[in-house]
Amino acid sequence: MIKDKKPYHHGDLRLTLLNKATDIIRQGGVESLSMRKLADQVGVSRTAPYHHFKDKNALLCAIAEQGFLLQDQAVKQIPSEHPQLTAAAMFEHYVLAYIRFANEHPETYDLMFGREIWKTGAPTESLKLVSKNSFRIWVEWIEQLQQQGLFDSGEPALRIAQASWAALHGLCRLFNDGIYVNRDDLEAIARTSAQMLISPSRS
Amino acid sequence: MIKDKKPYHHGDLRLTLLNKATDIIRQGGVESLSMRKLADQVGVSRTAPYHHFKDKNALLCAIAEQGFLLQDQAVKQIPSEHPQLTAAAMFEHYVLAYIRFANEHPETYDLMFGREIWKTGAPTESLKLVSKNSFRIWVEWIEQLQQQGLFDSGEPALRIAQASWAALHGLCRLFNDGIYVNRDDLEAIARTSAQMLISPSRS
DNA sequence: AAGCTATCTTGACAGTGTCAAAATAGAATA
DNA sequence: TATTCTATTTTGACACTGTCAAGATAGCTT
Repeated sequence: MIKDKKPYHHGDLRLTLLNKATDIIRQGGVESLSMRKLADQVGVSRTAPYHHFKDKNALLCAIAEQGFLLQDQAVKQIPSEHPQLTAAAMFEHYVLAYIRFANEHPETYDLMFGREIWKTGAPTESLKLVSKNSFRIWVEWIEQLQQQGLFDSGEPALRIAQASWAALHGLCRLFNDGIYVNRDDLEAIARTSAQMLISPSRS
Repeated sequence: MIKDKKPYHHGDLRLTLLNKATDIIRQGGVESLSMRKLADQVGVSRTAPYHHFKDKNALLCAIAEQGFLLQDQAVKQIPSEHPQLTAAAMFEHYVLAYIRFANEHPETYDLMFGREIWKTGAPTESLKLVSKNSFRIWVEWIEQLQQQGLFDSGEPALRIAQASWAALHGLCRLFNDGIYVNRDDLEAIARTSAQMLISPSRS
C-alpha cells in the first residue's frame, strides 16, 4: 500500500539495471560492461534492457546523469559548511572536493566527461541538461570568487571558469587514466594547481 | 641495390599497417579501427598483422609512440625559432603549440594520453620510454622558465610541471572529447590559461 | 637441391550490440 | 468475470569483433 512499485514482471527493472551497471563499471571499468552480461546478472534475457534503454549509449548516459547529480550534491554544501574561510581557502577546498569526487568515482567521472558519450556516442537530451546546469553552477561560483578579487576582473567569468575547470579536469584525467600513478601526490599537485590559478596581484 | 627493403612476401607490411591504421583512426576515430578491416584494406588476411604486432594494443602503442616523436619534434624547435621573446611570451607560445598539436592530431593525442593504453591496455616498454622522455623535456623546460622567474621558485619544478601540464592536457581533452565545442574559443581560453598559470608576483 | 625460418592464410571459437518476431503477463474494459 | 489491449520479456538471428592453433608458402642459407 506504500509506494511499493512492483508494476510488471520484474519490478522496476530499469532501476535494477542502472544500479547493477554502475556496480559493474565501478569494479571493472566501462569496458567491462556488456549488455548481455548485465542482463544475465540481473537474471533477465539479453534484450530485455533494450525496452528501458534505447541503447547501450543511453544506459551509459543515465549513469553519467546520476553522477552529475551526485557531484552537484557533494559540492553544493561546501560554502555553507565552511563559512569562515577566505576566498582563496574556499577555492582550494572546492578544488580538493572536486578531485576527491573524481578519485572516488573514477569510472562514473569518465562517463560524465569522456569521449565515449560526448564524441563517439550521443549524449541524451536529459544528460545535456543536467551537465549544462552543473557547469552553470561552476561559473556562478567563479563569478563570486572573481568579485572577491581571487581572479582577474578584466577577464569574463566564463573564460576563467573554462580555463580553471580545464585545469582541474586535466589533473583528474591524468590520474584516472593511469598516467600519473602516484596517488599520494594527488592532493599536493592539486594544491599547487589551486595556488597557481588564483592571482595574487590584479593583472 | 639501394635501400629498397622488400624483404618478404609483402614488403615491409609492418610500416604499411602502421600508416594505414593511423589513417583510419584519423578519419573515424580509434573506435573505428578494427584489426580485420585494417588487414582487409591493406590486402592481407585477418591474422597477418599479428606477426608484426602482438596485439591490437601493441599496434595502438606503436601509433602513440610515433605521436610522441612527432610532438617532440614540433615542440623542440620553438625556442630557437623565437629567441627574442620574453619568458612569458615563450611560455604562451609553447602552450599554443601544444594545443595546436593536440588539435591537429586529436586521435593520436587520445592514444598518447588516453586510458585505452595506459589504464585498460598495457603500454609497451618502448612507449613508456619515449613518453617518459617527452615529459622529461617538459620538466626541463619548466625548470628554465622557473629560473627566469616565471614560476614560484619555492615549489619543486616537477610539481609545477605536473600542474601546468595537467592544465594544458585538460584543455586539450575537453575539446578533443567534444565537451567544449566552440573551436574559436580554443586559443582564447589557452591564452587565459597561460596567463593564469604564470605568477606575476613571487608568492 | 635441401632444409630452415620468417611470413602469411584458413578455420575456428567465444564474445559483442541489437534488430525482428513471437510469447507472456498485467491492466483496462466490456 | 471474460476479453481485449498493451507493456514487458524472450527466442532466434545477423553481422561484427579480437585472436588462437594449425597449416601452407615464400625466400634465404647451406
